Amino acid sequence: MLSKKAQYAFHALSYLVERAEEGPVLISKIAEEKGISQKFLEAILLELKRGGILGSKKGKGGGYYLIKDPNEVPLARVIRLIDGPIALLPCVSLNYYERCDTCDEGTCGLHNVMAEVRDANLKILENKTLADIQRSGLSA
Amino acid sequence: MLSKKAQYAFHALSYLVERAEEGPVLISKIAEEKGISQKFLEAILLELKRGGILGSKKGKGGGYYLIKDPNEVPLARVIRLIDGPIALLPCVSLNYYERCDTCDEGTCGLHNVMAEVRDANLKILENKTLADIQRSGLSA
DNA sequence: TATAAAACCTACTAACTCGGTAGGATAAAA
DNA sequence: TTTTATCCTACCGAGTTAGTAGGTTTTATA
Repeated sequence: MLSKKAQYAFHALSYLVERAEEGPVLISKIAEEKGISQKFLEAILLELKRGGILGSKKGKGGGYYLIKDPNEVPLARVIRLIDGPIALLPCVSLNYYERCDTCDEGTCGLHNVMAEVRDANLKILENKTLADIQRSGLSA
Repeated sequence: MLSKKAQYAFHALSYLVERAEEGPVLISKIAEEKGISQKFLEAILLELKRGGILGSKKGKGGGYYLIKDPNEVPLARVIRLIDGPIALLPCVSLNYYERCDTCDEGTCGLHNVMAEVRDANLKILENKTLADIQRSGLSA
């Protein structure tokens, strides 16, 4: 399951895609609009900024804004940034790989199935972008 | 990611599929063979028993054994039993569904993508069984 | 240049999960 | 009736999750 943090990240990003034209948006505005604890959201937006997806501006008239074309930000990128690995096992993770000491990856049946699962996931999560979760419209 | 518990469960089940002909297998034997803490494995096997996948026999000559045809136990069943939901969001989970209070499921873009991910996962995890992770051979 | 507005940063918390341990109760076979 | 093995209850340290509190820095503007 995705953490609350990742879920909030998607909600906030979706909101910022909607308001992309309007310049910086206040944390407090997003928090209120999406029903997220403001302080918690603060930390999330900061992570998204450090991850190169958002920009920010301090002081009056400040806030957060997208610095990427929504079509250029796959959902996988957000998930990895906030929650880490997408794969079900470390030994089949592309970005967080760790060798499996209890099995031989070439012949391990579990490894092979989990690699298949990973590929099926990535096929979707690498191709669907912020623009896609936007298009169908996120209400509330 | 799958928990260690679920990973150990798969290793243990794989071992029991291998030794299906030999009658009850000792926890200690599986633990030693697979390099799992015996007491921790004890709890896992008990869960698998309560979940209707394993049977057990107490006393001398006792141990754990499969009570299902390996072909009849999808990997999804083991994951759900040990780790819970397979879906990435509660609002797209088939077995652990929870309504999403922040979005309308019909039009929420995130919901729709995550449902797609769930389907892709289940297509694999509901069709691959204990027999499948066995066939290719799990070494060590 | 003072002031207010906003992001930024550090530290803390309660509750929960994860991986594991300890020790005894129960059941069954010899 | 002793041994063997599962079964059960309780506990533990470390880490994560989902926040909260409060102050620091930067920036626009009056």
